[in-house]
Amino acid sequence: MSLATDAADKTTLYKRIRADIEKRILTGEWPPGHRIPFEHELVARYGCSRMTVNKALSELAQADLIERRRRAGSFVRRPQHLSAVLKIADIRAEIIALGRSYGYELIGRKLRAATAADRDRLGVKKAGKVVAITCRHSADNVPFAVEDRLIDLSSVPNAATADFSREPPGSWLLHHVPWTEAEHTISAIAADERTAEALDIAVGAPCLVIDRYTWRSARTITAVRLLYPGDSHRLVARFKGG
Amino acid sequence: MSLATDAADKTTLYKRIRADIEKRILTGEWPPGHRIPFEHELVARYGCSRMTVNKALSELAQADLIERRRRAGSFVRRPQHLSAVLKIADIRAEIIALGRSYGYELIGRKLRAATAADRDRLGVKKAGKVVAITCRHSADNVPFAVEDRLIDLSSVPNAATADFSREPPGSWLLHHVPWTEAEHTISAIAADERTAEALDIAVGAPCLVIDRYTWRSARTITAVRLLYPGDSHRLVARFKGG
DNA sequence: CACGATTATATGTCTAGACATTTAAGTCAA
DNA sequence: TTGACTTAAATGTCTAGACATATAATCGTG
Repeated sequence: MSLATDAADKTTLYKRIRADIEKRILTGEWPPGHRIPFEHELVARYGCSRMTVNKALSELAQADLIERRRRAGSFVRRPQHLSAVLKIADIRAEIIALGRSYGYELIGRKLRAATAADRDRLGVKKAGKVVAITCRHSADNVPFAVEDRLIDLSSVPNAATADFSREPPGSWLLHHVPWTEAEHTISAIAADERTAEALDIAVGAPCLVIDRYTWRSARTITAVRLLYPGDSHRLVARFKGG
Repeated sequence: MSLATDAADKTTLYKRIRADIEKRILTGEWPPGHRIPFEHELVARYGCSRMTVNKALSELAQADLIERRRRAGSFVRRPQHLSAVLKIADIRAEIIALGRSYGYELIGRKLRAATAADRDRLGVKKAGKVVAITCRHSADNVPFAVEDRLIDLSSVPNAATADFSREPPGSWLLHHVPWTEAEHTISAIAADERTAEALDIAVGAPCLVIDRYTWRSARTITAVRLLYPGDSHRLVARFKGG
């Protein structure tokens, strides 16, 4: 009863060890650079085997909260202050999650041999055919975002015959192309005439832009630009660590 | 020699098992929903103990690539399509990393009892004193971003006497307040007169806005708004999974 | 004092078991 | 057919060891 390790916890031991240490780090009790107890000390404190504390410490190391150095010990890491988890949902799912009615409208669809500009945008040397799609998403009948997308048909041949007049291409791809990697670039631009009309905002009004480039094991799949009215849309990112 | 498990790898076994499985998932060979081999099957395939394959699978589960269900097995997860890792560096570090010269200028600093607006912005019920800071960051002598910050002195008393005329508050906080959590909100707005002047852009020009709210174990630390000229700054987020 | 060799130590990985827990699937009766 | 009970299979956690490996600290030597 003398140690802080009594109490019939319902959780498992290694999780409790991990939580104990995480708490001390997050509260600042153990600041960056602080050496946390050696494995054998934790073994003694918690009365368990080394594998158990090792599992706890390994997970903390994986989460970048601590750094482990052979012979020296484990140390609280200096916070990175540079990585945050950004949630970018499928637009349809996002609007529905907000409790608003989702509307979708296909503005244009073209199937063509890739032009030089297309190849440049997709980041490929040579491409066969591509589908170019322009569409608009709305929430409660108010324009929410316009989408301008290019799909590489050599990677996703099915997209040639998909019916994008009913289903938004983002949702379609999500269900037909598993496990991709992507890169997002976020910026702000002034609405040009075409955008202003589609979003029902003034020409020159600020828009939030997300450019997403998606590939799967080195094969380009799609490049998309999403334009949101700047005053109505927000991206939220959360993170831990400095 | 018959299995794909020979070869004197320099890496450890559990990492190889993890990499093998990850590769099959990422290439689509094992699509979402696919049941990956049972632990005892992998034990047989790799000729190791169960703890070793368990470690590999546990890490894949932690990375959300697979889902483990008792009695049923382990399954490739459907990609989330909503979490991306966004890198938001300290501005000074970011500019220096770009190989450009960093410039900093303190525009205003006020120490005051928290007003209602301050409390609202910091998300606290009652607050004693706060420091309000306005400053400008520049790269190669061109305005890069303007910063508008509020620091809760009841959480960071040292900030009252820190010299923010030389060191940017973001960098100062990074070195004086360890292990925080934060939430970022990204949006786009039109530059108002004050912002336009500070950034040397036209009034009404689009700006990328990052609002960051930082706390540490339930204590608010700082709230900051960063305004970047929309045409010059980009945020890049990378992710894996759908 | 400087520098190279040695040693001690903490972590990294692994084993061959064990028991607990969850739950899919099968069994049987109403 | 349905619902309750049983069973078995897979994962979850844990142990008490083992050897490997990197490296901080020490010791010797020039």
